[in-house]
Amino acid sequence: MLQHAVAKTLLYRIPMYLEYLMDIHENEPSLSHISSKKISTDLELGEVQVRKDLSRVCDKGKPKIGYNVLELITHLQDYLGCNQIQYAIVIGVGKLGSAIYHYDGFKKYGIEIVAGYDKKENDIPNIQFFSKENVMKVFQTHRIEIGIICVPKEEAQEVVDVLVSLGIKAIWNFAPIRLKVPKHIFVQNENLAYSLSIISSIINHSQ
Amino acid sequence: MLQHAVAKTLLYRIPMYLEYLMDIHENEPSLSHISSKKISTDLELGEVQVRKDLSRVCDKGKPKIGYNVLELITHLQDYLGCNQIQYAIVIGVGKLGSAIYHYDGFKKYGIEIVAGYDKKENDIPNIQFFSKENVMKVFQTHRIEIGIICVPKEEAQEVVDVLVSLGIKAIWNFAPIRLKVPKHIFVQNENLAYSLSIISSIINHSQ
DNA sequence: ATTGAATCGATATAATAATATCGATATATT
DNA sequence: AATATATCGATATTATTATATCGATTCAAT
Repeated sequence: MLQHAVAKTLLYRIPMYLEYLMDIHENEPSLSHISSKKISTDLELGEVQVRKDLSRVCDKGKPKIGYNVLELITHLQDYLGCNQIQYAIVIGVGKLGSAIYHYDGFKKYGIEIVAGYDKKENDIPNIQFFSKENVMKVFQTHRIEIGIICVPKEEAQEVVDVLVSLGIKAIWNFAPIRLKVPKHIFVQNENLAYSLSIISSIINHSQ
Repeated sequence: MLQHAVAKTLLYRIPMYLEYLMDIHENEPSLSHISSKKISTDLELGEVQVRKDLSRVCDKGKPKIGYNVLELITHLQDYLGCNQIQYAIVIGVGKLGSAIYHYDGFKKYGIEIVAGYDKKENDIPNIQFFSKENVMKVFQTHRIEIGIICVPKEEAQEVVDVLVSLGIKAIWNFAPIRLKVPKHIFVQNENLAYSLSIISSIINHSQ
């Protein structure tokens, strides 16, 4: 996994701040500045934590005034790299892959899914047959950095090997399996069954 | 949110251990016992952490031998409550909701999705029109504990209010919005755009 | 039986993350 | 101009989580 000096937990809150502030900007445009107190109340975080987090991305808070909403949005976007477009491809366009492929919430974060591949024939437009040759073509026209794996777990490693050989930087893995990749490639596992089972066990343990 | 004395981070590793051990059991049935060393190597965790985690769910490790695979699986399943079936419903059966609704990986964890609702007409079988009256019916025949929210963010709060009024215990929220619920209801937010943006920013920061 | 190796559990230490405290500063009010 | 108040940033403290160390236990080999 790539090393990054950024606190992991902070990284998970950044998109939350950004989404929240964009909402504020849209729905309460009169509010040009915002205090850490208000943010912390609305997002149910500690007030100090909010200030500390924001100080990592932006040092423009003023006493008695708070933070400039638009400035904050810009800094958060810069931090996340929303302005440099990053290209992704989806492998496996079954139900879940198709949902990801068509999801339009990624653009806001500067991420564009430029191609989808599958081994099976299907009726989704613009989906190509998965083969190294076909995937290579899109690598030649776009700087693909993220591969999104939505194939069954039996096929996942094989697909990932192809992407690695083509120079992928990061993998977003929905297959419930631990992928083997070189150390410099970042893998984020997203196992929906895990998430739901955690919810379920929390209900169990609270009874 | 409900309090639960369980370490949060441990809870996130439990399904991982379980999945891993079930794989071992299936593919290497000759391996009746397993050491913390092997588990930690395969799952890329600390050896001590594995022992500590496992000691929370099972105290049957033997020096020189390791843990009995089947015993461990049983304990992990008990811990997660896989054996008591919990019922869930999905609200919003667009692309993502439909993927969740049809996903068959939940059964293994004792979770069964028994109904799906939407406001729009659609061609997915067994999906009902979302209204308090219709949802109430399923609450009368099943002990529904988990509501899975896959509607657009504008409709999410309204849907959740209905579920809360019917006595839901937990919400798995895919809508990119912070839901307002009574304190005793557990909400797990699952924002796919956040996840992808985090991956993207990790790539950014490592360059 | 004795010794050695593997592995466990428990305790101690270190690393990370969250929260509390407090002086400093910018505006509003008198 | 002086004072009060909101709010910030920095530093200190506490809580949580992960890792290292070490004695104890179990089996295998001599």
